[in-house]
Amino acid sequence: MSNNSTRDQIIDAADQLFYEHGYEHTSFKHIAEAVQISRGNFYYHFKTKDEILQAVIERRLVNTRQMLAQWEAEGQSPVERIRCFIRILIMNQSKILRYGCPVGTLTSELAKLGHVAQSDANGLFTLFRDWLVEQFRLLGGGEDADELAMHLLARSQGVATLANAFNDTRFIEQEVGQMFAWLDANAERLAMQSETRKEEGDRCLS
Amino acid sequence: MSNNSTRDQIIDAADQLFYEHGYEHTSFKHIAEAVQISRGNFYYHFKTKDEILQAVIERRLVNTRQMLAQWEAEGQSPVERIRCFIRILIMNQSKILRYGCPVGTLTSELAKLGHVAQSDANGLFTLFRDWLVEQFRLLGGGEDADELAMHLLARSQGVATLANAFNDTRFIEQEVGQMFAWLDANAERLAMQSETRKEEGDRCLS
DNA sequence: GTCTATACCTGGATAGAC
DNA sequence: GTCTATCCAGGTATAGAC
Repeated sequence: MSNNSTRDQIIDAADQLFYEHGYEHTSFKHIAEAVQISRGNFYYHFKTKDEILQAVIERRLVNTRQMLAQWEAEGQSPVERIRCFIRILIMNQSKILRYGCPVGTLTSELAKLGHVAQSDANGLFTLFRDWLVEQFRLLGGGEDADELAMHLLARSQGVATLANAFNDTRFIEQEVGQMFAWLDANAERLAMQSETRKEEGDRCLS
Repeated sequence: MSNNSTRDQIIDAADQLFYEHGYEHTSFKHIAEAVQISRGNFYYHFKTKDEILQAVIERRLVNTRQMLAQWEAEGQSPVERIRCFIRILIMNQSKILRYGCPVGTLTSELAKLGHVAQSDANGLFTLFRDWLVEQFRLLGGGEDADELAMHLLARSQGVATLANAFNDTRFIEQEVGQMFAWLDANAERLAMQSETRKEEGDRCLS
């Protein structure tokens, strides 16, 4: 998918710089320096800055889908898979402390700019949301699956924002622990509920 | 405190525009148009754009302190006061849907810009944090007070970020309901704990 | 205090040589 | 495909008249 072509190097550099310094604050000059090409060369690969953003978002969508598929393959149970999601906060903690969540900060910047790519960036959230909904459904979440997914998504966003503001590693660990506990409690609750429903079903049949 | 002087009008307009469109994206031209003054006139009141940001943050700090004092006066119990905090999400929901949380989005923008005013902006978070810690202490939170305060702060941040991304009012209401329930459960738990501690204390004395 | 004019720079974008 | 040179818009900031 992504090779070493100049185009890909541009997307790579832009991806990182957009994350670290924001989309608007990142200029062609910055990207050009990172890739070690001239500013003019740029326009051979992309006609506008917006096109670069578009490419960055698409790359992130691809990478995210891949990561979710990976978790799908690795995690034996839905609970284990959701734990993979929660663990991102630990895995990426040094970056999060410095720059916040790449998804949350991009969507909120684009929202303020009134940028056309806003809805595409939101697609990143939707990817996580839908995946989590599926996992909670497998746990027996039924109607509540979406509520649980959004709740967890929101918690992780909040943790990233505050960890960034206070530059606090311990806070991340603390909250991750609580999210694990919350997940276990809900998994148990849902298992019992679906057990009860099954019994009720059996009673109806008899 | 804030009268109708040009200086105050500039801070007012900048405050709003920084919130709605971001600090960097807001130009002198935008502010000048909002206040209906010429661009040159600006520099009589502020030497640089950074100085305006500084003034905006200071104004927000003052307003926030005032709001917290107000809640302190209104809310009969700590639980009732913390509920006031949670209710901001409802009170300001239309703005939050469009622009996110004014504190969270500013601090994360300044973090990415590496702006000198970042720590001042973080002071806004600290204000809420310290106030919440105090309320949880009054509930008998003791050592856990800060953890509870940070947890609640993070939850409200996460809700604001996702509500903004998905433009979802119902989600805010849903989560606010859950936060109220969480608060009640914790208040009860803490009350029972301090009751137990008191009994233990009585036993020791006897 | 407020205005106009303007300097100066940076950023996005184009043209054309190589 | 990559470079240099250049254009133009817009941004911050200053000078000086009123």
